[in-house]
Amino acid sequence: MATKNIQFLKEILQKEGLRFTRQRLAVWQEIETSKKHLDADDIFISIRSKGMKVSRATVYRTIDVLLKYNLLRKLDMGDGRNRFESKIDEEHHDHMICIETGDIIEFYNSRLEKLQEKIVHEKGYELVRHVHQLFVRPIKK
Amino acid sequence: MATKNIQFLKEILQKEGLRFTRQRLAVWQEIETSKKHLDADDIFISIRSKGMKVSRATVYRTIDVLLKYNLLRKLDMGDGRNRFESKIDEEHHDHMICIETGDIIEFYNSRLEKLQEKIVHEKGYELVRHVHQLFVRPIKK
DNA sequence: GTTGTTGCAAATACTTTGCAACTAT
DNA sequence: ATAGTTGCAAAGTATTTGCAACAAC
Repeated sequence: MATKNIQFLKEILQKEGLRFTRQRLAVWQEIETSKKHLDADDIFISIRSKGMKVSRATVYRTIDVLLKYNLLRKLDMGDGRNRFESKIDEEHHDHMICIETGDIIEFYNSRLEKLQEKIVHEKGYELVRHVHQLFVRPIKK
Repeated sequence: MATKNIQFLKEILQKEGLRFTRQRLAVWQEIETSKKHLDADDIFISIRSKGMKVSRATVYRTIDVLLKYNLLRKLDMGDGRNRFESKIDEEHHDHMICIETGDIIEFYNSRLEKLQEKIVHEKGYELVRHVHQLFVRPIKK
């Protein structure tokens, strides 16, 4: 699986005329293999901690590339820093964010997805990506 | 209507034990009366250009207050800057953002709204606010 | 070999903070 | 009079950029 996604990255970069570098791979793998939502600095520190050399500049530049080619999803959890997650090898999902506990609950609803497509088509567009976040609070008993 | 919304702001501030100041009013009115989606610096510059004294610090602090009490909606259009719009005196709507032209199309769909509520309730939460943005591209003929 | 990519350090952009002066209540 | 709010300038974060060295092709 890891191998498959390395291949995936490689193909996309080649198709776009971009080079497949160790740094791009490292950034991609950090996000791919993380169970949590990382921000740019988390990624930078994690790569460094594994003994590999990378710069913050490259992390940011790589994130831009991955975002552009839709390998990543950018998340704004409302705490001021952008976090990222892989869009590959997982079901698509959106997020509920609990404003009291900070918990993040992933959800998926097919009716919702279809409805979005419909709304977009009616206006003469096609859907490229979307951001859908529900900020919630536990129901008090 | 302007008067009504000034009153509205006043009441919220009083209810929360906060003071009704000229600066808070100015920031609120900028956002209320603007047809566009402004960022913090737009607001700062616009107030200054009207001859009123305000600081960036106060603009940021006021935005925090207005966000906290749900008078504003924060928008991340993917261009790196946070923009704001009033949530008062208008139908709720979400946004479609054209990634080719930068156009912003507002939309509202009641089935979508109800579906969101349902999803949240099923997980034991109540919906406080949400962010829903569809990044789209014109359909080519 | 050629050209895109990287690391670095500096620059830029955005936002927050401490504190004394000010002002709404 | 009191306590919250403001403006300022400085500090803090986040992100971007120019450029020479480097590495992928």
